[in-house]
Amino acid sequence: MARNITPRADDYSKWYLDVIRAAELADHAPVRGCMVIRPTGYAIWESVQRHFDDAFKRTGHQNAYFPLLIPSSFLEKEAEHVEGFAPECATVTHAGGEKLDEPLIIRPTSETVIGHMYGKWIQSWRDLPVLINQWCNVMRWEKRPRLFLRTSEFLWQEGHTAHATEAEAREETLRMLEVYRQVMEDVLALPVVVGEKTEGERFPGAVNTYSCEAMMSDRRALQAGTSHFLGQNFARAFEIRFQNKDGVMEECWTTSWGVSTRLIGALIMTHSDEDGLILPPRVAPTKVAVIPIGQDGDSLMQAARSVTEQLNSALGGLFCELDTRFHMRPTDRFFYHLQRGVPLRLEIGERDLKAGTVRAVRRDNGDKLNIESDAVAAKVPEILEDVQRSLYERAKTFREDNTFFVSTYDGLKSVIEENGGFVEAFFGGTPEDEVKIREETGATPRCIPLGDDSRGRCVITGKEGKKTIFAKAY
RNA sequence: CGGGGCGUAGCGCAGUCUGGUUUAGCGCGCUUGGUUCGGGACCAAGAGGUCGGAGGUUCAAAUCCUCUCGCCCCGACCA
Repeated sequence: MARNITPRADDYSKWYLDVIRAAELADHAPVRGCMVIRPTGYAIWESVQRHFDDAFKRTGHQNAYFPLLIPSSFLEKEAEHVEGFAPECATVTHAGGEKLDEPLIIRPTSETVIGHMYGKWIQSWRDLPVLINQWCNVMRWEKRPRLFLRTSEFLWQEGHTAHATEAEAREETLRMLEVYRQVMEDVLALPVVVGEKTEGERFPGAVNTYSCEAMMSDRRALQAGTSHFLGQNFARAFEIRFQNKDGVMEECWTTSWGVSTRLIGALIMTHSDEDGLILPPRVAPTKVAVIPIGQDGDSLMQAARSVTEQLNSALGGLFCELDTRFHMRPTDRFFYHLQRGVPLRLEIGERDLKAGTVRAVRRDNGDKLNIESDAVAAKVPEILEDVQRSLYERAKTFREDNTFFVSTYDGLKSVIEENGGFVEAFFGGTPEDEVKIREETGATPRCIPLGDDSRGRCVITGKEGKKTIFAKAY
């Protein structure tokens, strides 16, 4: 099975995408650039959703829903926004058998409709802040789709908040960036660099854009999530105003932030190996696969069921799957779960029944150990935590080993060309300089890391610049 | 939209240059039977294709010619 999926040494990304298909996570849809997410893949997304959603609720946000179709005039109200998104919008021109008076845009993001509604909802300082999140699909007709990383239609979460003061909105922008960092690192085991985007990479209509940048196992960067401080740009365009305590009208300060199904791509491209996916336990829909081996008999099944129930109770959910497909050979069942990234496999056979143990095999490193049957509920969660930690450490070490500091443009060029990875350099140039770097090296500025205020000689202009990470990106 | 490449069984491909020896093959998968069974099997027998589509050349076309349709990769764009 897997042997048929031959990695192409010169094209890691293609290889991982093949691994995904083998793991039955997703397929290309009949519509250009869209994807069909199969049950196994969707379960991962649901799990990702749950963790983020919990974090949003903890930080005081509520979920709501806004329309899929946006009047095209809405988009035009914010100059930079329309300029940035118009080229990638899909438009509905006909409905009900007639041509529409005004074309409708299939939302590429919802700042405009939500801004429109906020304009109606917000009147007083007492109405603020408004902290709303929406889980939905959006469509961006990109020139070049890629399964999970850049599909035309994708599932995401977009948070939109409105505040009375600039300070509050700025705080919210950074708070959500930090929420993203935490969930990505603690749950998805994706080490990320958080930082601010350079002018050329900023969200259309934003004053500041921040992002979480992850390094994939082919050393390319992946923007895993963004948080934008929108200033009063959208408030101005959509008349989101409130009367302050002194009775004076003011414009709101707004933010927006999002993560998407791209994160599944990030999981795959960070933690996979040649056998397929490896899921960090905290995000894995199935954390443990219990596989009874031998004859489908009462004593065997009783033991297997008992272990499964104990674990589900210990793990606080239906995270343990009992695989009773006796028509498949044990080895085939092992591989089935291994390929799909299940973090831990428990085997129960005649030997184990006699010894009163079960055999546990880790997905991340293949380690095997026997666990006393009555210690399973205590021991397995510990092992899972260890898998979680070591996946994170492995990815982080890999990123550190592939991060280099350079003080000259030639240095930047040669590192990108010869090794790839993250290149730290001082940069203080313009968007035109960013274009030049991209054209000459293939790398783009990923972000200016937060918490690093060092300044130095810009590798392009020679003037003072900020520490900036460059990389080839997806 | 530029530059490459490809459409042959569910998936991956060979065959196309040099038409006929192909009732169109191969690997994986699938079905049935048997032997296996603790890291991804083996033997045997099967099912499955009007070779992307439409014209044309020829005694004969997956193979040559014309026209079409679709897809993939690289680039510009981007979560």
